[in-house]
Amino acid sequence: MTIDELDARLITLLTAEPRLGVLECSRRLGVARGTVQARLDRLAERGVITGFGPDVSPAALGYDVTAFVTMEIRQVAGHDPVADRLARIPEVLEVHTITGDSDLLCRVVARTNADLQRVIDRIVDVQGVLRTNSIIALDTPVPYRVLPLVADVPRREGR
Amino acid sequence: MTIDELDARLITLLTAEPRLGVLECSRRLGVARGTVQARLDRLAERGVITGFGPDVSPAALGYDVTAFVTMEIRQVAGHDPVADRLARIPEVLEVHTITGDSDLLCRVVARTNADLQRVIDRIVDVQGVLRTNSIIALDTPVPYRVLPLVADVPRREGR
DNA sequence: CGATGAGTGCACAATCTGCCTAGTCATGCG
DNA sequence: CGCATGACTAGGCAGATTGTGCACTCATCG
Repeated sequence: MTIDELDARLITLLTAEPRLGVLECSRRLGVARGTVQARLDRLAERGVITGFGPDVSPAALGYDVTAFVTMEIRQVAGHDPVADRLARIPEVLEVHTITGDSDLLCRVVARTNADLQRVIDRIVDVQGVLRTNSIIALDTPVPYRVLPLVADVPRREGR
Repeated sequence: MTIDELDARLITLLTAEPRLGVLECSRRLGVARGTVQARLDRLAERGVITGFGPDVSPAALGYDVTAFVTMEIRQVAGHDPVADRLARIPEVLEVHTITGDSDLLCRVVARTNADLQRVIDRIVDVQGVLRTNSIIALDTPVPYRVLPLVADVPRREGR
């Protein structure tokens, strides 16, 4: 599944100014309104654009500490029951099963380092979790982004 | 900085149905339109909502492999020059400076495992990078989310 | 008590959206 | 080659929404 250059320009435009309407987009991109509508519909249909949700900053809510916690789990139980329980902890923002020494990697936030301890305690409390290892993110020189990827795809695919 | 229960409901609603307009939100939440507008403006102003960008799925673009790469860097140079160069690699979606044995943690995507090798090679090529260690995310039982946190804040803050 | 901030209801003009039609153009296929 | 198909353009229309302003109420606070 791929996108062309117009798709990339559309996504880039909407990322820069998300509140733009379809009509305004068509003007900026120099194409007909119907085209923009059709493109957006198709991008959503194909799953390239999964939503337009508001991006909430945990830091703005007072969660200034971000950490990555890897953990070993009791393998007999499997990943899912553990992941389900982790999902019930609001501060756990993301969970992955991974290769390597550990079994799961999750991204957590907390209000302070002391608060992080509380969150980790909750994680350790989860049944099936044997051991955890925490890495604190001190700074984020490159925040999550997808734009460069989007801009790159049409190029790689031969326009 | 905190949010109240109405803010939380608003964010939850918009996350569930991002294409809703202000008017529709006010109807669903049972408040006046002006209130919704004022809340949104304030949330954006305070940085709680940083944007409404389209959420693009790398997987839908063919980037099915996600990995976390930790790396040691030549400390004398500092983090920033390295982060800047990493930022030029489209497949690098996120970079953090971290505590622990390594200095940087980044999230990368690739089309295949073989393609991941190419991406890692590009990372290793970055000046200042001494050693890397890759962990592949096999599955993501809990995809990135903030909603539980948003719903939790008003509760913790005594409504 | 008066000031202030927040929310409500209402109104108006300007705009945009959803939907539809018709015509053009390039591609692919029998 | 001729035709069907998909994508894009250019308009059009009715209805809904947005941005903005205004007057009024209510609760909090010094």
